[in-house]
Amino acid sequence: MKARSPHVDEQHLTEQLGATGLRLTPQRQQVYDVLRHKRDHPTAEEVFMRAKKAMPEISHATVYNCLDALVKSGLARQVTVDRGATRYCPNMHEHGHFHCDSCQTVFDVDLPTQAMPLPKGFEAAHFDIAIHGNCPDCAKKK
Amino acid sequence: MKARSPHVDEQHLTEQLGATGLRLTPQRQQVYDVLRHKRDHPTAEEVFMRAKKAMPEISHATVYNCLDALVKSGLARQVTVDRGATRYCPNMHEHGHFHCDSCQTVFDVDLPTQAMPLPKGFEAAHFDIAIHGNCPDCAKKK
DNA sequence: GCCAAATTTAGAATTGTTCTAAATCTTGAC
DNA sequence: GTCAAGATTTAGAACAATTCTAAATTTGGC
Repeated sequence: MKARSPHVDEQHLTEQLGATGLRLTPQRQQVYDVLRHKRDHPTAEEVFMRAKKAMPEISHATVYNCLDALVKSGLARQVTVDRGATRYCPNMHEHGHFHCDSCQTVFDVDLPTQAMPLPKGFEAAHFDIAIHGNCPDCAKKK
Repeated sequence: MKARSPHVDEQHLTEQLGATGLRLTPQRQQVYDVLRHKRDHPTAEEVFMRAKKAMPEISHATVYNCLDALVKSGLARQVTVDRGATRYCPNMHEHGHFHCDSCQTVFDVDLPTQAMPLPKGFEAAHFDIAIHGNCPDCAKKK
């Protein structure tokens, strides 16, 4: 079991951002911490509000900038489960998102994206899989 | 080879909408025709502009209303390939969307959604699969 | 320490979508 | 056919999510 310091993987962040020509800044670290801390697929607005608690000066545009920086450098994923605000997720393992239509929760689910057969010539860089339905709890209640 | 009248499947539209408690109106038919006519996954704004050509009086809100009506009654799908405007598609066969990062085109691709293994208890109603990468043409050019 | 480049900030602007209230159209009951 | 109830459309306002802008600040290399 690994202990985690409040600022996880500082070096890892620097490397990943650096490889994309970006710097690690306190704001980017803060936004990343927010994503890591509560993995409930928050919207940019939610990230903004959470980051503001630890860093009251942070601005709206910066949160978007930081999220984009994290996504570009492979530290977070941008998830769209439905119309409305985009959500973010620090789980870089290939996975899909199950969206419960009843309680609105978003769950990470493993999926065999390796096995996805594409027509000849298509080169897939990234899968974005959203599944809608009922989660076990809500399915039971019906 | 089936000949198609300009207004396809009028009866089918009436039935599908009717089953959801909705009526077939000229506007809904027009919006559906737009979707059927050019299957390039237009945004609501694009649908609006195309529908306006045949029906200059049609309003913005009506296009959204019609698109929602079509989606609710299973005549069209709402597709999100990335941040930005939602796109629409009249192909109701289970399929995924391949988004070319280079030329921005969206392709329909068949995918074995039947075979998607979900954790126990989850009940999937609908899959929304967006794949990002390069299409055959753009892949060749690199 | 100084400079150039990157980043952050507040707020305005833009874009995409939904809401509102009034007018119009349908449908079914008579 | 006529009428009332309900659904739909319309224009435009309102709202929400995101991007842009220009000035100030920070950072890293020399």
